[in-house]
Amino acid sequence: MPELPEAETIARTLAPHVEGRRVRLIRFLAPRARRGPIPLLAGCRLRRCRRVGKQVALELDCGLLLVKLGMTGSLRWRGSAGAYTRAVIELDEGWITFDDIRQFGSIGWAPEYPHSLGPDPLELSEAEFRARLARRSARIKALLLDQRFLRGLGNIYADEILFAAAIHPLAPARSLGSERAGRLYRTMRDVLERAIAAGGSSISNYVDADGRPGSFQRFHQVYGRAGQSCPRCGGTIARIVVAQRGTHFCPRCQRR
DNA sequence: TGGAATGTTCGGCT
DNA sequence: AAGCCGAACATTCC
Repeated sequence: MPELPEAETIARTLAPHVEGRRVRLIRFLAPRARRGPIPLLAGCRLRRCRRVGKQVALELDCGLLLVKLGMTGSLRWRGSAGAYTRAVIELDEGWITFDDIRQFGSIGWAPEYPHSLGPDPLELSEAEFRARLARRSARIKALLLDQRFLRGLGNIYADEILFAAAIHPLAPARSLGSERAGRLYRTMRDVLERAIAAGGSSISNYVDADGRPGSFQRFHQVYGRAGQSCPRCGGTIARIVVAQRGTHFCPRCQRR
């Protein structure tokens, strides 16, 4: 569920409720939701809530809480506890619930922002993007999913971006050349910005911190549309597996 | 019943 | 070293 636009939307909707509050404690209802040791945070002030890649960071004055949403994770302001509530972050006023059906998500603590993530797609320059692509021989779809290369893209947006840029998912990164690399950069930003404006994609159960679904799924051109017709050329959307993920594309629009 | 699903990580192979 | 693959994690849905 949560890729960059969804994490951004969750962070934006959660921020006004929690920034400036103090943490009381974190209750873990499922042990595996805790990623590594977390110090006692009682009394720590929650300075800022923002997105880091596809994670949501709660910046405290005594470190960072990093929420990985995994496949089905969600953060809700004053959410009611249900069967899939894995943790509750209690504040001096109100609380945040962390729900996660599949339990691939987790909450961890770190003294500072992680060093291992690549640049944010909305922050790096076109020149930097092109230079990074030119150094790699991996297939472009696999590279877009690699969080050390770029932070924030996931399976839905990788497919949508490659379609919008008319680039075949199996194309080796360094084979793209400056024209297609530039087009990829611009469509990447365009798709992400439009997705954020739409509040993300709600394809099964994603909602923001206030419980509102996104609407960008209405604009998906290829994701989840295998066998249906291509909105651009009328051909048939294909599905292959790349980097162990279902990959949807139009073989006619996205030539090898 | 089997396969696929918005993700990450680890081990092994080339 | 870089890239790729399979498996594992847990749960639901078709």
